[in-house]
Amino acid sequence: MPRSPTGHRVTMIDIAEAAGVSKSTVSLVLQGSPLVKADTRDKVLNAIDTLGYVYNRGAASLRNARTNLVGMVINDLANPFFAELAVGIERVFQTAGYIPFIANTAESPTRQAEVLRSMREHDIAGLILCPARGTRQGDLDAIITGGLPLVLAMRRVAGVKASSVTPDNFRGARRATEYLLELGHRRIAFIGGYADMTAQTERCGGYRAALEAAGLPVDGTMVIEGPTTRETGAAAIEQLLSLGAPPTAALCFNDVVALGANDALRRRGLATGADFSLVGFDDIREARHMWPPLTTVAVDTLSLGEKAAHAMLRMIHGDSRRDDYLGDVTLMMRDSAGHPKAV
Amino acid sequence: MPRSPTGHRVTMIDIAEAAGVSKSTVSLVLQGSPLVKADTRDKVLNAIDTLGYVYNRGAASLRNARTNLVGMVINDLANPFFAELAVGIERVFQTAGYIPFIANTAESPTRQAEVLRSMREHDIAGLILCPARGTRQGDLDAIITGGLPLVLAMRRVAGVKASSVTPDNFRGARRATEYLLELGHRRIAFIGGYADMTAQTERCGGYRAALEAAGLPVDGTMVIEGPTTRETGAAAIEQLLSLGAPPTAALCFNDVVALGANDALRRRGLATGADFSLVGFDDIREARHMWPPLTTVAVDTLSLGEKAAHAMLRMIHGDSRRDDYLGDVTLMMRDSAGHPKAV
DNA sequence: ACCTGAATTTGGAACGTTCCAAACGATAGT
DNA sequence: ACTATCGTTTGGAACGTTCCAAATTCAGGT
Repeated sequence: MPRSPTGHRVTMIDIAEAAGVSKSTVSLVLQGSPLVKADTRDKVLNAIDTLGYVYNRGAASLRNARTNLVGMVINDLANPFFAELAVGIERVFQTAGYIPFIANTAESPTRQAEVLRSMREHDIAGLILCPARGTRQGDLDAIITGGLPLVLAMRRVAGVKASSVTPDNFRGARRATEYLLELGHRRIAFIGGYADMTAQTERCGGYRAALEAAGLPVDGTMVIEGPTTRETGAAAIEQLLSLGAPPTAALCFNDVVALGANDALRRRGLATGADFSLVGFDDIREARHMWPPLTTVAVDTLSLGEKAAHAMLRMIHGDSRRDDYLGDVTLMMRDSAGHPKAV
Repeated sequence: MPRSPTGHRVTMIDIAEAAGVSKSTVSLVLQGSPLVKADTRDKVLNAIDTLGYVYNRGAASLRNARTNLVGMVINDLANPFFAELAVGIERVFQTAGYIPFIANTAESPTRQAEVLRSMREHDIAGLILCPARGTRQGDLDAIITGGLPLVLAMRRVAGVKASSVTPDNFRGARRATEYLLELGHRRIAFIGGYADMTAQTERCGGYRAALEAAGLPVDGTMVIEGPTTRETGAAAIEQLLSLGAPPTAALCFNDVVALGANDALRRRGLATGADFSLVGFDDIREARHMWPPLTTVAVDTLSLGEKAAHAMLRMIHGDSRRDDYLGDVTLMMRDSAGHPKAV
């Protein structure tokens, strides 16, 4: 913090003295009030930048609530998907005059609790949360009862009554699975995520639904849980290919998992799309750049982010209606999925 | 913010009343002071969570300065490289008890100014900045003279005396260029970035140095500036291949640019690594997953992030020495660079 | 019962802002 | 000259915390 010659923080009072006015006048200037005479304003403005004054928003909000801070708490910033989501959200807030601050929980509920607490202590206007795996209702009800506007993004939390913005996971996964079935696959695996994440149950549910509709059994050994990382994808491939009757295709929980699976296939000398088919979820930018380009379920990340931001703004402006937005999904058919080798 | 039954924010005074003690005692409890008797502490703690009290850090820092907030301002969060950097930084702060807040400037100095102002107004303990392109000394000297601990990451700003953490851009680029020369290339392009970014002048400088050392001329039409995006990479390839004597290889400013260039080559039906060689910079995770795996200069992102965080912590703890850390670089030879086709 | 020192607890000023009610200065109308 | 009015400016209380000095309680001698 900038300090005056006498060693303490430069405050409005210092400015007032330097400009020969009262602190009230300085306050008015800072708020852009039309009441102050033009040349008084100039004197004040001058003093402000010769002294290097920095507005103390903490002190201000002590008197008058309202902040322009919005928190975005993200479970995995290293996943490009969430980075893209964050960018969509930011764009909206920026034009609305809010400053979004991002924090990463790296999928740790403990970390999430810390971050959430810190954000509330700093008196944010609202919170967009992509909950870490393992988040329970109890972790959030302090926020709910506190009346802080909350939008859940990508994942919901059982029992928590908050607005949410998610892609249509069920339909996306069912469509992807149907596509694999159309290609002729009969043994299809599902890789990644944990059954305690809403996104996983929905995606895995769509997968099961498609299989059942086709009259195929759902084989438990074909559903492999794990963190949504490359490593999970790679390990799952190893595990699946050592099965007695290995699958010929897999639907991955998301593109990052698919990336890992693709690596493992290549290491084994198998051609993705020909020897083994892979479908991802999210359609991150990398999906079309990897080799082969990944067939995946696109979720329109940017507009999902914008929807979340708009929902937030509505709540900040006093509209307390809950709203669950289900984003459109579309299957992007690229080259990582093809007909099974041995039909 | 949580409100008491009477409608106002729940404060320490409410807690004090509910617990039958004074506000001072509540304050002591909140600070974990050993002075308070165990059962008083319990009474207070109880009141706190039945009333849903939220600590008001703004009010607190009004009295006693010190914050546990650190700002991280990043010029392009959509570039996985910076996301990885952020993760490295976070890891350190987390264990040190600081909460890093991330903001994205999307390479816009205007946006950066807003974000910087907001962060200072919220009284952060320090700032790690990856400056947006076009940041000038004047944009930062309010921060410097204000005495806020500042670490510049990845890019420096001419004239700004602040600690910095950057990879050894010059050496990395020279090494990469030498490698292309060893492979037999004689016409080598440099793609991406602008000459007003320190990182670009250093990388491009390394490229020139290698060419000159080999007795080759530096051809201005072979150096293509542009934002560090995929689009730049793609457009550059189009432009370069339409030259009278097109290059046979290119060093890209970073991996994202290389990704774009690789796409453009594929669209043209050229095989990267055989028909045209590409070298990137950064070694983002995607680099080894794209096709073909990208030859690139690895910068050890994680430890760069950790170095930045440690430099920051030192400054926060009062050590005001400037420190310029130059991170090690190593060339990762993968498949996107090979011998030129027509030697 | 009384004194002493240690262990706890407390009132109040201070931090930097906002906002209200009131004051001020200039101008114009009588 | 006096008042009303308008446009500006201002003092001071309040916001929720911390921290100091002082007050209170407690236990153990005597």
